[in-house]
Amino acid sequence: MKNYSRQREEIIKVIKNSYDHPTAEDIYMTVKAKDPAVSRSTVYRNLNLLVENKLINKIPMQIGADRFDYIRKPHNHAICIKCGKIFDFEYNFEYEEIKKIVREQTGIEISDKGIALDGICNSCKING
Amino acid sequence: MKNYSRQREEIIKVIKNSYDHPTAEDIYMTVKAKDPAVSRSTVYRNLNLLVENKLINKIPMQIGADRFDYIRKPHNHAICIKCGKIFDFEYNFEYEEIKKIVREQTGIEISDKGIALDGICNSCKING
DNA sequence: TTCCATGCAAATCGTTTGCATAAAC
DNA sequence: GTTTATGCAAACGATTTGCATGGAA
Repeated sequence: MKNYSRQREEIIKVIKNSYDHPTAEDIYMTVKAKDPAVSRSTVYRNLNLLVENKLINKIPMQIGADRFDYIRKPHNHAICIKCGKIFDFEYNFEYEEIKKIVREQTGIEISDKGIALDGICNSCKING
Repeated sequence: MKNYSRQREEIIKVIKNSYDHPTAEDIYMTVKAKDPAVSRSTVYRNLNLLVENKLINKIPMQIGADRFDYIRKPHNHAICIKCGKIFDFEYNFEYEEIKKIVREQTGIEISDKGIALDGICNSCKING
């Protein structure tokens, strides 16, 4: 992120104002509404840049495109594997203990941005 | 999974004998070694079928292709977001409590197959 | 003999890349 | 003026699909 760009500014603003874990395409569409000349590759390139710079998180999905989440305070996600809907939830995991255990057992240094769990949401349970 | 097929049998056997979270392509290659006529689509179709029937888990990845894991006893994963390596680890999460809280807050019924955390592995930390 | 699974190739989806142009510094 | 970011279109990797054929019940 060496040079400023109008497009990146707008992309950041859009994610910052999104609380629904949008896909790259969602973000592209919203940015495009304001700046019709913007290109998909600019959006993708900037999303990667913002992930690298830890301004946003990328949420890998079992279904459909990856989602993005502006980094505010750490929180957890519950993801429906049928429809891909993502819900935030609050729970106090024993972070320091978990980090230590994972480090000792695997050598992985886990990020402290929250934990993602998956399952089936209510409407998918009802509608089959 | 209505009808038996020789190919599916072999695919299941391959995953059952894999402890390294293979991709669909990995599985395809291993099956192909035994049955050179097998096709990629058969592998993909059967992997989806096996996921639906809860014989295997699909592990969504931030990087590269999805991974698959034969369902044995529940265990947790620590995933490196740089290189995609997956490690198993042991930790006693408060499953029943977490399930209840997630259900109450989000309506999602989480699966009890284990929890996946991501971070950076040792060699990626060292090699930049 | 009916239905389901396969193999093949083409299609699709999500994302990345090469290249020429435009904007930032 | 040099570097970095953009827009476009083409390329790419992973996965799905349509269709004709072969195998299971």
